[in-house]
Amino acid sequence: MISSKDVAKRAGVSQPTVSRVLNNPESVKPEKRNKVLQAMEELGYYPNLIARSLVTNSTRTIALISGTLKNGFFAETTDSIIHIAKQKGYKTIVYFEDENEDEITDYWDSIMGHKVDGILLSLIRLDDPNLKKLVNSQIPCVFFNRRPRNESNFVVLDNVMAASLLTQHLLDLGHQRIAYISGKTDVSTFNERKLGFEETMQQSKIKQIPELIHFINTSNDEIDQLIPKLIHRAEPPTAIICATDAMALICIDIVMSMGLRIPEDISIAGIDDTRMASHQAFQLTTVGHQKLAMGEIAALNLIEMIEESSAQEPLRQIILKPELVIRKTTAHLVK
Amino acid sequence: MISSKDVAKRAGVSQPTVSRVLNNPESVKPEKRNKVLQAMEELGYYPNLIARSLVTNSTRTIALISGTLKNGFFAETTDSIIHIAKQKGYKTIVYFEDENEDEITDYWDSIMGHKVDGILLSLIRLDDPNLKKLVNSQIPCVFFNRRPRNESNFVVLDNVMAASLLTQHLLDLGHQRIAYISGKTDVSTFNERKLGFEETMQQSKIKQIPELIHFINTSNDEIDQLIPKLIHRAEPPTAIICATDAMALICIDIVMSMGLRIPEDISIAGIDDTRMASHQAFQLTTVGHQKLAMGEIAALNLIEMIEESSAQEPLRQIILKPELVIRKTTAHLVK
DNA sequence: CTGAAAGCGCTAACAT
DNA sequence: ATGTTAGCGCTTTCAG
Repeated sequence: MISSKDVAKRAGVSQPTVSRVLNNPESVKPEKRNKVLQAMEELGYYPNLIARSLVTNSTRTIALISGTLKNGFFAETTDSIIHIAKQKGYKTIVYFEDENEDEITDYWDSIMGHKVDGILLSLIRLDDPNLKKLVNSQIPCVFFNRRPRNESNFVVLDNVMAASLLTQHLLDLGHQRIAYISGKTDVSTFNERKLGFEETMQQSKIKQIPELIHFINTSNDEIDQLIPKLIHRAEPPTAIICATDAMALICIDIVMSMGLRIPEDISIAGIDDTRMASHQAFQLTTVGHQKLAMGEIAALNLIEMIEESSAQEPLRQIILKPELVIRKTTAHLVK
Repeated sequence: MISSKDVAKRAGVSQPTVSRVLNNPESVKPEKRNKVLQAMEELGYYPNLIARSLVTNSTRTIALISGTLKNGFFAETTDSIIHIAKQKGYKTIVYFEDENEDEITDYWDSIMGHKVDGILLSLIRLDDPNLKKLVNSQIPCVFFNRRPRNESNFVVLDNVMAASLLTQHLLDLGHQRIAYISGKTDVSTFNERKLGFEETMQQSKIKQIPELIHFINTSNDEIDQLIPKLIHRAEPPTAIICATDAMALICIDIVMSMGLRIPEDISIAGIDDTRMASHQAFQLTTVGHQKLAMGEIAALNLIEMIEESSAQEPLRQIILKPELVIRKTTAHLVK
């Protein structure tokens, strides 16, 4: 491996001078500087960032701990986070949710050991046993989409309102037997969306039907099983609210394969307003927010925190205002 | 920052003993070992992987340089690559294609400087000026999906055959005015798929119509502009072959928004067999391959290479056999 | 403006 | 079995 020592030797200067050419070029006489640059070129030298990190105590690296890419929402946030990070001069190490084990425990040694400059974290539960370690670590951290119960920096949608808007929309369309399908409520997102749904249903004085309300794994399998059961009920739901667009797309897949038409036979809606929701093949009614993407906002805030080295200072808590996007998968109840 | 020195002091041992407890626990007497482990626990110690890398010359990190996540194909490969890597004990640093600048130049310093153990690379052109540097670097490298013209390790689809199968399928359905929409042919994938299309058309003795054949940017904008032009021709195509599923989905979006029915008014097909292709809302006819996903194969091979430290040895060149998946977006030409 | 010397936190060789 | 010493490649004093 070619080191700054090799470059120094070839250029006939001392090793620290090579370092200076890299970090503070003006501080070295043009003549020598050019010699050094030439030597670098000739040897194909790349400064060892590992070694640099060891002394500067900064890795220019952030860790992203995200939900699965199978969910379009996380594909979009991951995309924008990595782009923003790169633009600001940071590398991104990515960790994804594991089907089996949705704890961050597994990644912890890697993240802590790698001395990342900051952490962007979606994979957290409301009362997460790992949170304490995270706080102790003193590493700047921003949650996005999901957040823990305790104080923290986060960027989330106003999920209560999001679910509420959607529920009200369906009620306005005359639906009463509304199914609600969601992930487990030990994460903030699903917990809050559930609250929004329940509140709005209660206000409308329409009785909720417990058999139509399910909190399950968000992967295909469980949804695959659930939907047919709902549809085959004596009194099937006339509308299904899915707590995420990703679930809604799976839901649509199954409903269509059962030969039902959307929205003529059944209305379906999601939350997140992912890219795919606006596709003509879906035209999914959903709730999202305009402005910058959530990942972008989270990344920008994290990087600000890193560069001001204000890990704690004023808490950054950003709640994005949701907006109902009515498309073609929801319609008036005819009957 | 808590270092092994601190742990050593607290446990009343020398610093290297702490290191031994980490790397070779059996070599240290149980009594001392437990003292050390306890001290680690109490102090909340995490070994500094950066420092370790500097001396072991191994980062347990691979770099993934991928096409954009907006393309479902790359979302799927990224997902499986990161999972496989994690499973094998490797972290993944991710770099994505930049809209503006599709060269890896930008990432180069970061990748080379970070001394990754291996590189998984899709973002390469047939004659890529960066290739030489890559080879010089001696870092194990596997290309997937795309490959350079020169000798290298790669995992790709037999793209000529893939396009050929699809073209033949449409010819068999009676189509003659077939449009072909693809990315630029300076990347192997698009170049080979083009060859497959052309060969098959020539064999059938049906004349290709140059105005229906386009090599453009794969992002929405250019496709958005192109499709209406094609549709509004005096003699519009009766079928459109898109060189990727991602392009096909965009294409379908536009065609549907123009009020055409698929496949009654126009047949559309893609290549890659991405997850979304099988969704009931699309039922896209496409070409893919069964067995393990491409990303998985590439990652497994790369890691093997790393662990055998056989950067060059026998070249690993894996060409996956394509399989035509006929769904519902292609149909017999009526009229 | 530049060289010499020290040290980041760890592992590896060498003693004991 | 364990402590001592050296050194990975870099940045950072400190002299001069």
